[in-house]
Amino acid sequence: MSKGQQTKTAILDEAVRLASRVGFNALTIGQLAEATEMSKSGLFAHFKSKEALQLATLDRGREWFTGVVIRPTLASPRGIARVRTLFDRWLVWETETLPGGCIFVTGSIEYDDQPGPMRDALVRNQRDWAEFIESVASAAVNEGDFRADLDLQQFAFSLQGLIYAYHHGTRLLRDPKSLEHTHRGLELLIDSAKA
Amino acid sequence: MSKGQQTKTAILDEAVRLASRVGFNALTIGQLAEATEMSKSGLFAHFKSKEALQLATLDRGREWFTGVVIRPTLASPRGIARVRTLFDRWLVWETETLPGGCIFVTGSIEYDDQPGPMRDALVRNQRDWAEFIESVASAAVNEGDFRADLDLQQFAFSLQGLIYAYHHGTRLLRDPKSLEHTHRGLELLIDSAKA
DNA sequence: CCATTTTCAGCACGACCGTTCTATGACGTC
DNA sequence: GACGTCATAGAACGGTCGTGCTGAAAATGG
Repeated sequence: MSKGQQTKTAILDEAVRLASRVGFNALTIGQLAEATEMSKSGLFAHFKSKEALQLATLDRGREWFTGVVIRPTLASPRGIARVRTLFDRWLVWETETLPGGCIFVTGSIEYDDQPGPMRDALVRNQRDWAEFIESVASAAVNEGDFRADLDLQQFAFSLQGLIYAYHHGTRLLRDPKSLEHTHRGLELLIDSAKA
Repeated sequence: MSKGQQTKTAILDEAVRLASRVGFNALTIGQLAEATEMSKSGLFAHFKSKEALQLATLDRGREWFTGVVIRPTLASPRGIARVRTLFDRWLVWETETLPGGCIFVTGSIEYDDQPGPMRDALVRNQRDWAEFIESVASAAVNEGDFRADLDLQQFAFSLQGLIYAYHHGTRLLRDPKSLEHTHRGLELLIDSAKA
């Protein structure tokens, strides 16, 4: 990897951390330059615009997410076990990987009413994520763990709700019972999907 | 009501609408002045700081919320009916009242990692909201509609998840099935709480 | 109807924003 | 070892941010 790519990746890693705390718009080039101990113009040269930086940050976040959540999930045995792994890995992603929690939660709310490339990228991301959840649930159906007439989209929708509720409970309210509530919510969801 | 209070309220009404679309930080004094056809300094004189403006906007939003959600809910007969009314009124609040959806959803994510008066106010707000949900569920327990050993906090947590999932589904993904998924999610939640 | 307070616009400020231009040093290639 | 590409810094730009100061117009109350 060339020197340029190396520093660019280092910048983006820091950008992902920063964005998780303050969001993508408050992710300022000046602050990011300070955090990476670079000059504003030196950093800026790697991206030709702020929007490109934001998009690259989102993409770098996606790479992290793949490593922390997607791959471990796929390495888990199909069926209910994999559903549980998916959720457990997401909890790791939310609580241990980034200082400010899931950047997709943050970004989704930030751009849900603001048209543009960032919104488009987030929509693609979240659609992929929903489809991934559905595919994991679908495998559980094929394994006979979940009932055959399970509405996969409904399942993904409810699981996404749990994700948001956990973010809300831990990040904003700092409610120590959030984890317990989330797990009970997942069990209720799984029970309702069982064969 | 004095002239000052009158324009102040008009400013805040516009601020609530603006904040629902772009958030509380992107709620700029310049843009708000333009939207209300006032000068920046003239508008600013009503609030002594931007933070005071943000807090006042949040409070004005709370007033709207009380009128759209809280009061109609309390006017509904105790029990499951009131639980359904609570949710239906929230859907009205989310989809019809403001152009960018619930400002508490937006604000909660925006400030969940940023200490200060805004965060404190949002936490208070959301705790009150959670307690309100619990009180409505508690009434349903007393009416005999919900089982006596229902975990009220767990119920409020799950319902809050549905709220976020609906916001996510309609605002970001623009998924036309969101409403249906939300209703099915509510029914599942209600069924699991029944006596 | 006048005196006083309130309401608001105009202007200016320093800070920071994203962005551009220019210069300089490091690097890979022959 | 010279050369050209690449990586970065420095300075400066126009713009917008939040925030004060000043004065005029408007509302208020006796």
